[in-house]
Amino acid sequence: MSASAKPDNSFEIVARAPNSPARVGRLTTPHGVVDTPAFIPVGTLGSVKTLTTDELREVGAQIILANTYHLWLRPGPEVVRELGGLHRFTGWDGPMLTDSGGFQVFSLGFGLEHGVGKIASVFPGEEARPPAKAHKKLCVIDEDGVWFNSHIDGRRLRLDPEISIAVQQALGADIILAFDECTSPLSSFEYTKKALERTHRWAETCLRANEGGNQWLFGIVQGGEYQDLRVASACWIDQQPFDGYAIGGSLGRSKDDMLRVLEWTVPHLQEGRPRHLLGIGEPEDLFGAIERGIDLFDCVAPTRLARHGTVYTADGKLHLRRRELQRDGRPIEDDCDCYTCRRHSRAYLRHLFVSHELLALRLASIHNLRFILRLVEQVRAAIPGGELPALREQFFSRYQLAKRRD
RNA sequence: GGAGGGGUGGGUGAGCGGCUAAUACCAACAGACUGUAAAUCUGUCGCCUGAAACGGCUACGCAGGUUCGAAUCCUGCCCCCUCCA
Repeated sequence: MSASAKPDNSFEIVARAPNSPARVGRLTTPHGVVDTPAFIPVGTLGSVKTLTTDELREVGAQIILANTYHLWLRPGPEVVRELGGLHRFTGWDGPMLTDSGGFQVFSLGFGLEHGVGKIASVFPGEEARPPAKAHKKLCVIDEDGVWFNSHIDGRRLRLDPEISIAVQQALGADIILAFDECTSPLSSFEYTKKALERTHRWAETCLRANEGGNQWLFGIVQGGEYQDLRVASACWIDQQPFDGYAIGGSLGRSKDDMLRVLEWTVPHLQEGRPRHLLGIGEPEDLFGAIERGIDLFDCVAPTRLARHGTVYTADGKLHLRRRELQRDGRPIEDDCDCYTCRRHSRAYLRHLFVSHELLALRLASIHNLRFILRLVEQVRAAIPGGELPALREQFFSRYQLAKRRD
């Protein structure tokens, strides 16, 4: 389907929803097949925190994501290459994707400086709240790339499109991403436009750098929460010989904004290439995105929330440290098939969290990943028959969202 | 028996005349987290009223005293620790 001359990779659409742009696909890589829509657990440093590869399999992970910036700093791309690439090095022999380091341009730059995330919790008419925790940024962007001050030892390091691709080639994931600038939700139109133009130039450099390579390279649509920019970016990226798309950057100030960004973007992307929504999402984010044609997601939320003591349930999030769970002998969810729910009570998990036992982090991570991966499995099954809206209704009838401020 | 040190809010432990309802850490409680600088971060944390408080009350072993003012200085008492006999 793709114009790419990379015969070990392919993406085919297996079924389409009769009532939305949602589709079921099959992404084939040298390390196996990914049925889409798919959620990709994040293993930044080559490890989905706390979990073994067997546990990842058991929980239903098909593919995992690792990070170029972090692995570049440590242990270094040459070490990974010498040890046989990421698959051999990490022991995960399934499909893998690496992020380019573009997110660190944001998270270690503007994000660090202003204490904001990809989706700012700032509502129209409000100024950015004084950040709870602001730091000096660790990177500076110029037209050709980014200077980082290593967060590990302070060394000054240069990352640019060529280096990012070279590092990703050494790491050897099945799918790699173009090096982009992830902009902030607090950035102005002018800045976002300038960053977008730069990201497009970088995209061309990435394509050139990856010519002849056998890894799939995805281009990244940017443009923040500005319709003109998103449309322009989608159209431009679409014209390039990328193997797939990722939608990145600021997705606005609310979940509705995020869906709007998808509506501006996805219609301009070719049907036959996979579409990855970067950094999303939580359970409630999946439906809207899939119904707008998204195939792939990755997000740290399930694993990070788990380590911080919050787990997903059909009724919403549950904070495991709460005192009211002290004598709660039920599993997190009665009908969850994960290891944690089969073996342990909420009371035990609360005890482990309160006691700072490391097992808590692992058990909660297993549950959260199983929860979201199972949800995506259900969504995938519901698409061909047009049952996705019903499934969505059923999900939201129970799932309590955190209190909104607006 | 002799010499010295010390008793502070649930715990450890600062403070050593007013800026102290009292630093910090822990515990406790609540909240946040979306391409992971994250087993992290934020808030509350004597009692009462209250949306909140620069509002009231009670507080630094006990009892007195000095002072405009004391957790902080003095006296007595109780208790704990260390060293020497």
